[in-house]
Amino acid sequence: MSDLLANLNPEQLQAVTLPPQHALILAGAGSGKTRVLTTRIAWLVQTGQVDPQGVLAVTFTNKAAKELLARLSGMLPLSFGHSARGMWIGTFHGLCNRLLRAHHRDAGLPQLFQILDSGDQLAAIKRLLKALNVDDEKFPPRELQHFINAQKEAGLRPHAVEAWDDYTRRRVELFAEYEAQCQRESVVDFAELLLRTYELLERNEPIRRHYQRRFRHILVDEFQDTNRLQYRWLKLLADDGREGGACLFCVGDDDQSIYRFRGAEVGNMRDFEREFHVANVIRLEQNYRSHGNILDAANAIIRHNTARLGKNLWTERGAGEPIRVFEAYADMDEARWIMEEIQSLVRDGMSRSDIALLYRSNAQSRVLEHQLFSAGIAYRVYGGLRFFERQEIKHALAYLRLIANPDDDTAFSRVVNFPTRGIGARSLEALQDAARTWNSSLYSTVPHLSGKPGTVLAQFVRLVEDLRRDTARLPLPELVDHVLDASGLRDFYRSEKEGQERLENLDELINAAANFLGESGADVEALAQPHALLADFLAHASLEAGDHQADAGSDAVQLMTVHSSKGLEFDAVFLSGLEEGLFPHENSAVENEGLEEERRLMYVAVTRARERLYLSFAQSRMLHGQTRYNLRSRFLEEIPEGLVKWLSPPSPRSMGARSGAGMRVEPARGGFAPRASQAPARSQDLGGLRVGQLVTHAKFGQGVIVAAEGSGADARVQINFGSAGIKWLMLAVAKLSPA
DNA sequence: GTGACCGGTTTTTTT
DNA sequence: AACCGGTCAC
Repeated sequence: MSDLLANLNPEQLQAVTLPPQHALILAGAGSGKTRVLTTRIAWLVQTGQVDPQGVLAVTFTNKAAKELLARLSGMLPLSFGHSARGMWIGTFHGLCNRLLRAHHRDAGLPQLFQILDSGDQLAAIKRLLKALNVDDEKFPPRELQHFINAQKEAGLRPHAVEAWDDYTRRRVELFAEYEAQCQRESVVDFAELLLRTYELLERNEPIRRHYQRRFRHILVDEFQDTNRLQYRWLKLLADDGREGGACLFCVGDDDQSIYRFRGAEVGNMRDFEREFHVANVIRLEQNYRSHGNILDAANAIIRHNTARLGKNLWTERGAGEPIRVFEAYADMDEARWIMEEIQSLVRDGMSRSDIALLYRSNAQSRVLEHQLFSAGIAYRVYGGLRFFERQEIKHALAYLRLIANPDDDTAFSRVVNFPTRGIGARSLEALQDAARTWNSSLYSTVPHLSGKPGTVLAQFVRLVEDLRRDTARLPLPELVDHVLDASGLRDFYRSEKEGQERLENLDELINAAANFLGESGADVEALAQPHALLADFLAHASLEAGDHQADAGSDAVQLMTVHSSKGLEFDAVFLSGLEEGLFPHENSAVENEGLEEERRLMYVAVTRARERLYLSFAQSRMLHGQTRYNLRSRFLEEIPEGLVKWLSPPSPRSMGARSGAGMRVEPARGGFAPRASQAPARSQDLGGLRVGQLVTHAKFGQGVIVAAEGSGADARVQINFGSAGIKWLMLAVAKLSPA
């Protein structure tokens, strides 16, 4: 016990040992949030305040859930008499899946319902629109998908949606059709997992009471990322003063809320505090990660946001190195500079994997990769396709899904003609029409068809039936193996010229099945029912798409977006592309509170660094095939100059450098640079000025030359003055000086 | 059924 | 620039 609480700082200790009441922990970046969460659980269990089965811990990602469980298992060794066994630890979606499997009847679902990931959902919607003959120009599938998910996240079924115009009325009809289709096919999308569970708990009093009594303590990680429905879900299980229920222990950081665009509702923090009369709000502000200069910069930046719950990070470590800022002439120069700095850090003994290269958008990684690659520096890019999202894996899973549930039309459509077996569009159209008249799934409609479509489709049905029969007694990995062969997938990729990697991935799927089997702790009884286990495996595949990229272990520089860096930390962090329009992103200007979210993103980026932080931007940048001239990011101006060390750009052509002297410049705020309306002229006489250069105008302040035309006395330049607008000025008239 | 071509798009991402 | 999705010709 004393071990458990040793070395906690006073705020952490207070949070960990709070009495059983609702609590909100405002945990700043690097303040030991996970430690508080795990120690709180361990403390509650070890002091006998709660049985392990009375604990429910909710996270957003599988990774976080795994980490929580791993650290908890270390704190609650079996020998102590208590263990993490019996606790429910998982993601919102994983827990909902568990609840819906357990109460599938009450939730109106078959036991072996399957889960659609976003891609499956989109495919299902496209299929629906086609079947209903809906013009997908008027109702773009993606937009409809977004609409449906938004309604579900607001807790609304079609009948409850208020539609004031024809367009929305039609979308609501399609929403209803989509629901009918999902129900018919026994599939459930991500939002549905949450909404179904919510409705189950809300409507079924015995079940709700059961879980309210069972869970005494609910702990929520990354609470600032919860959406409306997740918050309401928590409210149903928690003690709101009427039905008993659990204590909520919510840990989060409003300053790190960066997922508004996918439904996260920071307001949940305030609502929680108010609706649950939270008396215990604890701020964890001591940071154990970064040096002082880095924290001071982060604090200074985030202070520009309004409507914060308020927090200020501090550290006992020293100020450390200044923050290095570099202005490059072009994106390539920026990338080269970063590459050279990395080389120098590595020479000084830093390992590559302790260095991160962050950017606002994925498109920026290309230039950076190019430089690293040509310099022979090992790097690893996060993002991109994940294991269970790969085409070949999706195909294999579709066969497996058909074994578990032949009515899954999404799976059916995906592989009915893959590998090709002469089932063309005509046959499928005939099948779809028939399925509509018989109101049954594609699979079960096949026997009703005659003629050529009937024959070829019957063969496919026979294939699936053979698969089901032949795998009925096989252990899961062998089942998968058999399906890969019998479906023809292996043969297909063997004959593909670039199929080697795909074949390896298919083999990896067998491994994944074996691992799943091992981790599931399936007993003899479960092993005797491979197809039930298969359904579990499929749910696992949908809920956990796998790591972004394997290849870990190697000592490589880490490249990723600022978003994906959340939760990680590195000795050295390079943040590139600090330009208006890029970061803050131009789209954020028109979004409600978009700029504040961008600033939180900046805050997240800065607080990733332990020792060294490098910020850089370029005067010109290739984007979408065109050169853009951007002003430097306002976020740079928000960092106190005393924390910063400006580095001279290598190019003598660059005149924008303010080396050494700190940042005494007029901040050019607001507005974004447009695309250059004209390519930079090579031999124009612009009186020593050039496109891309930063200049100062007596009245408009600082701006970037975006374009030029004419020469000599007729020369005109277009300048982006940020908030003062974009103007064409006669060089002979306007008094411009290099900034 | 496949490959060539055109046109529109292009922030961030988990489940 | 690069990628996706759709269409068209073979």
